[in-house]
Amino acid sequence: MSESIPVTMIAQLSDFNDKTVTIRGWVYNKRSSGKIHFLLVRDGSGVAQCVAVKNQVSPDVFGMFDLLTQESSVAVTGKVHKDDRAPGGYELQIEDMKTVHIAKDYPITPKEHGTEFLMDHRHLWLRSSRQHAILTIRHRIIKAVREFFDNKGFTLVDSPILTPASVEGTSTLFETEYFDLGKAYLTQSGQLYAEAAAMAFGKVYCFGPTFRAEKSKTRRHLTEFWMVEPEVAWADLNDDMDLAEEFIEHVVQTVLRQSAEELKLLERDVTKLQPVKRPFPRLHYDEAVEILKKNGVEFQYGNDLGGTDETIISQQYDRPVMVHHYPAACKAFYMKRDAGRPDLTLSVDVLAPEGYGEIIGGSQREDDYDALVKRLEENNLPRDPFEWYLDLRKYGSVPHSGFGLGIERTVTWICGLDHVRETIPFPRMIYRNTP
RNA sequence: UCCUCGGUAGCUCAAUUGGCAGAGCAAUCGGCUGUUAACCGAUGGGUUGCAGGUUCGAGUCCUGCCCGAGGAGCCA
Repeated sequence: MSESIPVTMIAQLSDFNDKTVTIRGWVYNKRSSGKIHFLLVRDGSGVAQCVAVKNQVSPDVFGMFDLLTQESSVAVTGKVHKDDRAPGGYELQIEDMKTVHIAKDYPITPKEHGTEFLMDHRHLWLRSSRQHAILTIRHRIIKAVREFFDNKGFTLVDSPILTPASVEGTSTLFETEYFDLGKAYLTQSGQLYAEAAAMAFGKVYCFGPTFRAEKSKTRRHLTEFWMVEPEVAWADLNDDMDLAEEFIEHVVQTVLRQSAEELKLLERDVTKLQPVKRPFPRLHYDEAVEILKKNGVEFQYGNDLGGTDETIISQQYDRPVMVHHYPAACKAFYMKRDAGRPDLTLSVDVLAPEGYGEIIGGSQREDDYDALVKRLEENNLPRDPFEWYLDLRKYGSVPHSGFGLGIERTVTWICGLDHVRETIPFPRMIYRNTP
């Protein structure tokens, strides 16, 4: 490879038509008709077909083809040639080739595999086109999330991962020893800290991993997942819902614009995403219960909505639906009660369409000191670890609201997947913490 | 934690009423000048999840255990 030959990523090949370039990557697949070899090389930016015709390249280079195995690493030099028969539209006519490493018996073949096998080889599975597309969309979603809040004057104030106590008092937490200070727990939400930050900055968000030690075993659960949690001072429940719908619209429409290629590879029906625009329907809990009853569900008023209940409600609409004013009995202690209906909270869940379920949970927070003390007692929560949280209601308490959006569930919905496990590079689930 | 289903070659699966464990892909070797999960021919490849039991004979039936998948509850 002469120094004058440019090294390029496969995605940029079209800029080099009829020019000689070098690409570096991994063997995705190869085919041969004896005197003409086809080598598919991927480099993370795309896949390029490289062609070698006998008698047009040196015997050394032509013979190298036989040694190449799936996922061997190579540097290929050749002339870029526009050809509709090539995947991607451009192919490389091989002039020179260097093998960097020969892979032996790569386990993931271009044929079918089962979930367990693929999960055991997650570190290699990431190389396949489908996983590449999903994780690319995840990246775009996260970028759109940050962009949305950054452009609206929010400040990123991240919350601690090691915490002294439960945020909601209900979930089971991962526990660890913390030097001489006793037990510490992996956070299940950054919200309480975000509330403190909102009193300092006005509008904040935190974005990080959260942990749930519950033994949930469904396609919607991970034990470690990422959550973005905005918190806004002076915002009431309606402001919170306004923010949530604008936020989701921005994320979905941005991904539609930027990731058309990946969505196509995933065979996602984008006509299901295109209608995701404001305003979203808003349903009072009472109305949601009416819908369930009309659909023949024997629903006990006062209960939380179950997975199938959410599906029935979300299927009534072509965009996410916001269900608000859930009963206090099924919601967290920090949520403010409705003044006229103290059995209900100023809460909202956003349900994704097509039965993808809850992607956002939010609320207006209890801002009255005495009411919050009472809530802690009602929930049998220790007061000591929450003393700082109560301080926020002692020194200039204001109405404030926020919500949390689960990144993996959002990726699952936007990509149209049937399981969250493919939406995070290395999923952590009840029966898996490897690789 | 509970309910349901599953575990056979490296991978995906088949095996009739309990009767010689098989196929495709992958691997190896050979053929093919435009392939698209290329194709054609040949070869090698097995502790049927583990431990017991019934039987002349168990992948198949029985008991226990292990592992996995889906769902419920709970949640994002």
